Amino acid sequence: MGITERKERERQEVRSLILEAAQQAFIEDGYEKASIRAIADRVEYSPATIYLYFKDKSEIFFAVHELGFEKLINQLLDAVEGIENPIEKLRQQGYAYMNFALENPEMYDLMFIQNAPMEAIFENEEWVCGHRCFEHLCDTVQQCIDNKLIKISVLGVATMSIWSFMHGLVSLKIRNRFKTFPQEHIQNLMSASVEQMIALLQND
Amino acid sequence: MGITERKERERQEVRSLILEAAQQAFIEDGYEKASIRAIADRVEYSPATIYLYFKDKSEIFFAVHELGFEKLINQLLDAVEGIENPIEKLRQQGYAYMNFALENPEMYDLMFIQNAPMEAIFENEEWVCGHRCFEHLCDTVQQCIDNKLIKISVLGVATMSIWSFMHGLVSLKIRNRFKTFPQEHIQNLMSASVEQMIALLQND
DNA sequence: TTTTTTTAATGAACAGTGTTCATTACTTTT
DNA sequence: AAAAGTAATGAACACTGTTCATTAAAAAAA
Repeated sequence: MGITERKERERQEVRSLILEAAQQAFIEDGYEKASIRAIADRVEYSPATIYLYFKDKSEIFFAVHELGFEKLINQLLDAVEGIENPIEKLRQQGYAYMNFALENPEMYDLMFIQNAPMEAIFENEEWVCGHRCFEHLCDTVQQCIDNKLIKISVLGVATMSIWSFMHGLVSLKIRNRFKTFPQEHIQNLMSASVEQMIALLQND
Repeated sequence: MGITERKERERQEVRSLILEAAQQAFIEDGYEKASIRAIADRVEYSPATIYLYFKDKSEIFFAVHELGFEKLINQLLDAVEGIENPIEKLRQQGYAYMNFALENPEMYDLMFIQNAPMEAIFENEEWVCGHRCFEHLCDTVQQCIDNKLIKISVLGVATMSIWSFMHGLVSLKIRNRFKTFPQEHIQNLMSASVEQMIALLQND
């Protein structure tokens, strides 16, 4: 009776084909232009077929944003590989986060700016991939605290401050609000800000 | 020949009626639901009429976001009235910024998160209201630097860092990404983060 | 093998969006 | 009173997300 299993396997295969197409449509054309019809065209299915595999657009975007988190988490892990000093870990994770955002602006948009993927999470449900990613920041910051390397001693305050700073930095850039700074200095200012923030955090 | 003047006056009146309606539609229903037809309904005009007064939706939203900046600038000014200490000014402006964002999330969204209003600015044009608002932060930070009250000495780095931190804080909150923190502690953590950041900035 | 049942995919439609344009209604000028 | 100019609109176009009755294909039962 392997027939139902094969059917299920085929179903999952089509599902991930759609997901792949959605991700690509999204990365290439951004949130606004990645319509159901555009995704359907890529997989050569009818738009209605999409709804046999996903409840609605939010659910598709939620699934895509999970793929984004997988990638980000990997890059965060790669960034600290072989590094012992917790402060240096923090710095490298900061740059990894920034690079991810600037190299994948549409994906970052989906993960941290757009409302859509969050609407797919029910009231009392957990934002699993978000938590998983956040854990890596917590780990590093906790190490900094344990070794008395930073001036903040409350984990929650430290992680919220650091994350907010990094998110503000990249999202203002992505959303074109840094017009208040000279165009040609923005990149340098952003790096300098990261360094400055670490310097401020660090214990003497 | 006051007839053309009267015509012009009437034109401007209708224009600001539409603008008022757009602002309200926006504040009440948010970016997504504030459609041209919804705005037209509020002023009891045909949707096509809107286009006699605004080039497109971006231009409407740009005009609305300017109204938001007027309000924010006023609140920033009110917040520092009578305060001499630059650090205290910075703190109060920080809280004023945060309160504005949390009390007017849809407007803040438009001003600092949405792409639409920025698309109405031509390539080599200036983001006047943005610059005007940013000036107030520059002034305060420059005073802190002049009086050697903060650890950062480069104006650009300081303003970018502080603004990024504040924007990250309120935008992650607005866009529901602080699910990684216990719901009931978020508000307190946000205030604590602002205090912590000022403490880090301050010279001993 | 033929018939019935189950499953998968779709075309067409609905209600909504921003935007355009020929046509109508109204004002001002001649 | 007729002509010219301006303001407002209804209807349409090309999109959007989503639904549903109908069709095509595969599996199960006869």
